[in-house]
Formats: sequence, structure tokens, C-alpha cells
Amino acid sequence: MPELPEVETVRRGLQPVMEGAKIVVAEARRPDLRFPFQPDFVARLQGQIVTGLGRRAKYLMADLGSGDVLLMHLGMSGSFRVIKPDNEAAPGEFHYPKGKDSAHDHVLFRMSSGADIVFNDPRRFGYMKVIARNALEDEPLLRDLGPEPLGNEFDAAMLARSCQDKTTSLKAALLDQRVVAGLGNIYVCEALHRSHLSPRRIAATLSTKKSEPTDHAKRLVGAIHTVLNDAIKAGGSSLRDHRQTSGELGYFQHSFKVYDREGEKCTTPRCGGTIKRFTQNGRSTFWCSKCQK
DNA sequence: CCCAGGACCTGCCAGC
DNA sequence: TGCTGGCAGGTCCTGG
Repeated sequence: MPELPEVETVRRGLQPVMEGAKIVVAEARRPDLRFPFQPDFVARLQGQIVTGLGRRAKYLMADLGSGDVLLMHLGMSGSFRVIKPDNEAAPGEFHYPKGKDSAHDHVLFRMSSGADIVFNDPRRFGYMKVIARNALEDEPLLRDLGPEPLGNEFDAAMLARSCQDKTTSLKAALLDQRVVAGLGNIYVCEALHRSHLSPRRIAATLSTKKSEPTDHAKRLVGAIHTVLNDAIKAGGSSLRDHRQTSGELGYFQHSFKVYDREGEKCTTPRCGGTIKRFTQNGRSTFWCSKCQK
């Protein structure tokens, strides 16, 4: 499901019920997600106050009173929902309406704010890990992440520099979380279309020999900013699984120009092209060969 | 080191 | 109705 706008949407949904509240009960209903849970996973969460809920790239990070940080990744199909606990249930028991999907409710938190938080992930590509805050910079999952695409240090010059020796496609470079951290298949396709750049272009063409950013790089950074900000405003994109934590759908999918629009007409004014699809590095690329060069 | 491809897992949908 | 193959918003690991 989730790229940066979906994760940010989830963060904003969880923040009001998590920040300042205590994790009264934590439960992991299976031994692993993508990785095994740490043996002390539950123990390090239970009883802790969540002092802040942040986001880095596609990770959610809950700061705990103990000095630990709970790192959460949604993988492809992870989602959180916030429900009201059933007052009939015994304390410490999670008791809520079961859906067809509840077999994949893997992690539950009861918050002192009066909310139960349920993490559901059918494919189990997501994961959670508790890390000491003072060890964050050594954390392998975070260590190699590039700049936040909406952060101050990410600009055309920086993007051009990190692409200057890359022989791979521009599409693959933008999906590389070391280059810029938070984009995924949808928003890379969309940003490339909006900047009229071909996904097949060699990444190094974003810079000159002197590593100066080209106008292409500037356009691309502008398009990344616009598409991510617009998608966050829309509550993300809902194709299959993504819901806001309230259960509402995001609606940015209605603003897609290329993603999942194979065969449809390109919306670029006076272009007249047709959206095509092909596979790059094992993933679908959607684009218009007429206006993306 | 860089890069492409496979692996991980389940669900859904189109086509037979 | 099945059943089957292909596809899905991510990223780690391996081998060239």
C-alpha cells in the first residue's frame, strides 16, 4: 500500500490517539511479520508513554518515555485502524467486530486515550522493531536512507549529484531509497509524467559533467514536491488496501495521470498520446512516450 | 561498488 | 462454478 503520502496520512490519523497516551496493553498475535518480533518486543512497549509520533521516509516512529523508539513499516499491505474498545471485554482483551480480514490483525495496542489500534497486514511485508533512541543512527534499516523528498536539503543540485554516476534508469534511481527516501512506484511514475521525463532516461542525465543540476532535475524536484503534497492533502491513494485510520479512503487515485491508466489518453494539453505500460526492474512503469522525453 | 532479478506472502481478478 | 496465472503501493539478499 504505502508510499510517503499514505504513511503520512496514517501518522496524522494515529497521532491524536497515540501522542501523550500510554500503551496499556500491547499484543503480537504471531511470532513474526517480515522478521521475527524481538523477544522483548511487548515488554518494551507495555506501560510506555508515547511522547511523539514521527515519520522518516516510509517508517513511522513512535518515541517512548523509556528512551526507546518503536519503528513501524507497512510493507505492501499494512494498515492501521483506530477503534473504540469494547467496554464489555475483560481488561487486556481485545474484543471488536471481526471482518473477513481479521485473520491478518497481527499487532494490537490499547491506548490510555481510550482507543484500540489494530495493525493489519495480509502479506506481512511490514514489520515493527523497538530500538534505543541513542542507537538510531546505527540502525541498519535507517542508516542508508537518503533525504526526505519534502525536506529542505533535497533539491535539484542534491538529486543531480546523487544521480551523476548512475547508469541505471531514472525510474530505478528514484525508487532507490538511498537517493531519495519515501517515493514508491506510484509517485515515481506520477512525478516523471508531471516533469515530462522518460522513466527510461539514464539517471546521470540529470546532471552535467560538472555535477550541475539540469533544468530537468529542477523540474523533477518540483514535480515530486507537488505530487507528494497534493497526495497528502488527499489522504493518500486508495487502490486496494489503503485506508485512513478512520477507515475512510484516500482519494488521490482520482488524480493519477499515468498510474494504472494503461490505454487511456494522456492528459497533457495538446499531447494526444496514450498511456503505456512496461516492466522495469520487475515493476510496472506507466508513462506517455509522446510527452515524456 | 553497482545493478538486475529473485525471494518473501496473500488476495484478487481476468480468462479459460 | 472452479482453477490458473498474473499482478499488487516494498525492500532485502544474492550473484553477475
